[in-house]
Amino acid sequence: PESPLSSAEESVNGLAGDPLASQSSSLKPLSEDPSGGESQPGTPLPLPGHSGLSIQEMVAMSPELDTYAITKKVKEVLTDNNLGQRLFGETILGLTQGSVSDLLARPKPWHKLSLKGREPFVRMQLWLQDPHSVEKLMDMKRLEKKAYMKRRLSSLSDGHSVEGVLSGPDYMQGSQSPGGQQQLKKARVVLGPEEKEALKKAYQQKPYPSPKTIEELASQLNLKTSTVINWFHNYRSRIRRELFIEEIQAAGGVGPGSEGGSPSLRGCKSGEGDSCDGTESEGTVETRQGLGIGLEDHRGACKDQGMEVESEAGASNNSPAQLDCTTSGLAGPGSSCGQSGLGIFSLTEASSTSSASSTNIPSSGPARNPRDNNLRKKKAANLNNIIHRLEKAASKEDPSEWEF
DNA sequence: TGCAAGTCAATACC
DNA sequence: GGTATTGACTTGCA
Repeated sequence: PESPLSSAEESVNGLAGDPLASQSSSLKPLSEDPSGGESQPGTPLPLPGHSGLSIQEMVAMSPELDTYAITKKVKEVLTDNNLGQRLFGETILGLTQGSVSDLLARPKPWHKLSLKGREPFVRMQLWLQDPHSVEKLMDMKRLEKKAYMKRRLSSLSDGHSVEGVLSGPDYMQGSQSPGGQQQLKKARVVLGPEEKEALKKAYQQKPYPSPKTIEELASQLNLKTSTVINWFHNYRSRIRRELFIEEIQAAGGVGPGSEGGSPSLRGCKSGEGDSCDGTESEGTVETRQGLGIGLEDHRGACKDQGMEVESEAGASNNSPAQLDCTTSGLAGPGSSCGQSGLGIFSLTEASSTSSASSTNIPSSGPARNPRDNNLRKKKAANLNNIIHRLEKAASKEDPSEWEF
């Protein structure tokens, strides 16, 4: 393989055979073969001598990438060329359609990603750099279609149904697996609006419920405890992700927000989206007011982090929660929060000197009493101090020069 | 053991 | 038919 699309070529081979089998083969990492990943001449991705490196090594060595710019460009290319997320995901990224959709719609800032999480972005970047990437993917599409038609034809001639020929494994309840065995798969739980509402309310009161609370919730809602546990895990995770996007918007940087609103906000603003908390959180207003963070009407989403910060704010200037938020502004060009020069707390100063109504302080409104105001000012000053120091550190390229 | 991160895959939605 | 959503699962970490 000599280009980032090498995996796509491998998958073409897979698709030419059994599409169900190719699913797994195409999901293998892109350039596992150490001989793969030959660098394109003049590649903009500064991966010195990455030829011969595994994708993991390339990711580890990769400089910071602008995940928003990358996903934006990928979306453009896919749309312009009428290429689907499934094809792109399975052949280029080794991910399923749903994951691709998620990645493209809500890319995390580079510095918030783990090595594994960075991998798809490196693959996307390499793919974008390949001048023949689209061409190759189009070829793949044609081959896939051809293979599908071939199978369809042979299935019809055999008198068999063509169901599932291309759409992947179908192990739904009662369906036949490719091996001919009857496989019973658990039906997917679909939570009703009332159940979701109840869970959200529970989350607002306690984002980290005790096992006892989980038990109670489960029995009250007639759900399995594992479902409730999973729901809390997923909700926290997704709220956190929404927060990243909010941070970008707050920083006014590149990203979904600069294009007329992040997808996440649809959920927030509508009050319906499950990927974001659409309900007011009276129980945690204090927390957010105390923070005075310049995060727009994030309501429950802020609470998650807000609670952490609330518990840490008075303890240490370098509390993990504070650093976690603040370092969002350190990523440099193209990243989420640092571009404004003020980071995500760019409005914090304002909030510390004027009423909340003129700031981005969430829907909780102005502080309720002077004590709240003082507390908020104190915390805002604290945060600004941290921002200042981190920004100073970030301005130095050499990590050894960083001052914390 | 509990959590976060990442992902899958069923299903809702357009 | 393609995309978005989301419950469930896996993995790694503290």
